[in-house]
Amino acid sequence: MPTQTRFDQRRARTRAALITAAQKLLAERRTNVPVLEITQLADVGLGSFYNHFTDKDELFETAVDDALEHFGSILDKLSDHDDPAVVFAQSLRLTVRLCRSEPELTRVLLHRGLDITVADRGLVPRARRDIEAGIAAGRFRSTDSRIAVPIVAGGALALAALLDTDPVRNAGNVADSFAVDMLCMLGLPESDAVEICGLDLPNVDDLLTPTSSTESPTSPPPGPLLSD
Amino acid sequence: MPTQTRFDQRRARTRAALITAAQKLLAERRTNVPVLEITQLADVGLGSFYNHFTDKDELFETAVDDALEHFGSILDKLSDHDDPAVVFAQSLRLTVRLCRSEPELTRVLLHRGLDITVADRGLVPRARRDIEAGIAAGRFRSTDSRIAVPIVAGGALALAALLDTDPVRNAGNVADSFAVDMLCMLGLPESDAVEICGLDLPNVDDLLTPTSSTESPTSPPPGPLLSD
DNA sequence: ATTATCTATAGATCTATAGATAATGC
DNA sequence: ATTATCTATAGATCTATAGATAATGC
Repeated sequence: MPTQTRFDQRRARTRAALITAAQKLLAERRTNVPVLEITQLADVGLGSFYNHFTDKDELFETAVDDALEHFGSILDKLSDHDDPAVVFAQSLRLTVRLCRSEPELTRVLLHRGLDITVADRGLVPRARRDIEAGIAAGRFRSTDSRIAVPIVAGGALALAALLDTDPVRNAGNVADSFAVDMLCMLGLPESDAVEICGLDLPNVDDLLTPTSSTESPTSPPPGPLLSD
Repeated sequence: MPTQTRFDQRRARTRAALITAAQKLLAERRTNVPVLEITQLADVGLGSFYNHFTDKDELFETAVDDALEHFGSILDKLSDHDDPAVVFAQSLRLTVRLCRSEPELTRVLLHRGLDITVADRGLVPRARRDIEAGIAAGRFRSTDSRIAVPIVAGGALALAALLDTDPVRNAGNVADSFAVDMLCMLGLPESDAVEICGLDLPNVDDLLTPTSSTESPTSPPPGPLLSD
């Protein structure tokens, strides 16, 4: 751990408060607010904002990147498997389930919208890896991953938006049905797809609160979605 | 044709100029501009803005609706066919091709982003109709259209964004590959899907400049994307 | 006479900084 | 002594309207 003076800690706390406030506003789609409102929500002085960011765009961009990073770190905790179809399906099933367990994180990512389909973190690189591995192994039909990956990402986004709109629909059902559809798209017989998407999935909540060695075991103070 | 006084015509011209200007700005993702800049781009007085819209949000919303309506009217010109798979594939292939022939229209629709996956105009209602018809006819596997439709719409959006980002990629190839993937998702054998997506498609440009009886045969003045 | 548009601007709002205050380092 | 934060505010920017001007109707 790099030596962190109290100055650094104080700076980090203020910065984190600003990012958290920005994420709250992003989740409500209210980005066109005065800087003063952001700093009041973060409970810091107006001037502090300009100590950390040059303008609102920079803050909101940072806030979305932070959320994307956090989302990627959750996916990274999924266990691997020999069959790329299983790994791929796991990612999709977990991602869509996250819309319910982490609605604010989801809304922040939704704000980035379609740009996220070309992100180098999160679902996209995993989907590309799994699809290409599946094609190479002859498990998937030979299709263009440069087209299949955006379809997967765009579909996941659209379903996330749907779940956000309709709070009664069961996320697990949507997630599994989505994964079946995507496996069929990649050439698996429907029966195989249904079987794979019925396999056990790690408990979502366990992936959200990891007791990793780098993190404090006590409940951490409210901070931005990305743990520092 | 309802009697339109010169007053009405003048009003309509000013309104159309404002909508066209808003669409230009939307295509550049510059919605956070002063009202004065919009009216200057539209070449009307600042005060005229408030004769037609109460605020910028209302204008931009109208501008996107206008573009969506125009997009829907293009799709409506596609010929029908007995096989829902063919009709469905035609819609997808045309939609993605439009990204090249109508880039500004595409960018305006992209601005609405994922909300468009629940729109009641454009690709979504057509996709729902075709998918449900295909399932009913036993042509598609029995899947949940409430999930398949957002996947289709989200995938189309993601590919539109991709084509917008990468101006060298061939839209026809992307479009046909997308349609093949979606037909496979719906349970068609790959060979059938490839055959359907190789069928003749009406010329895109013919659909864009229809010599319908309701429109003036002379080249119309620059107006918003939706002809009035 | 009526309606729409245009010009000028009062007042509201927001940004970004200067200078004061508080916290930490040594 | 140094660094970060906070408070107060000057100046820039924007909104929305009032009143003047131009176009059309009858």
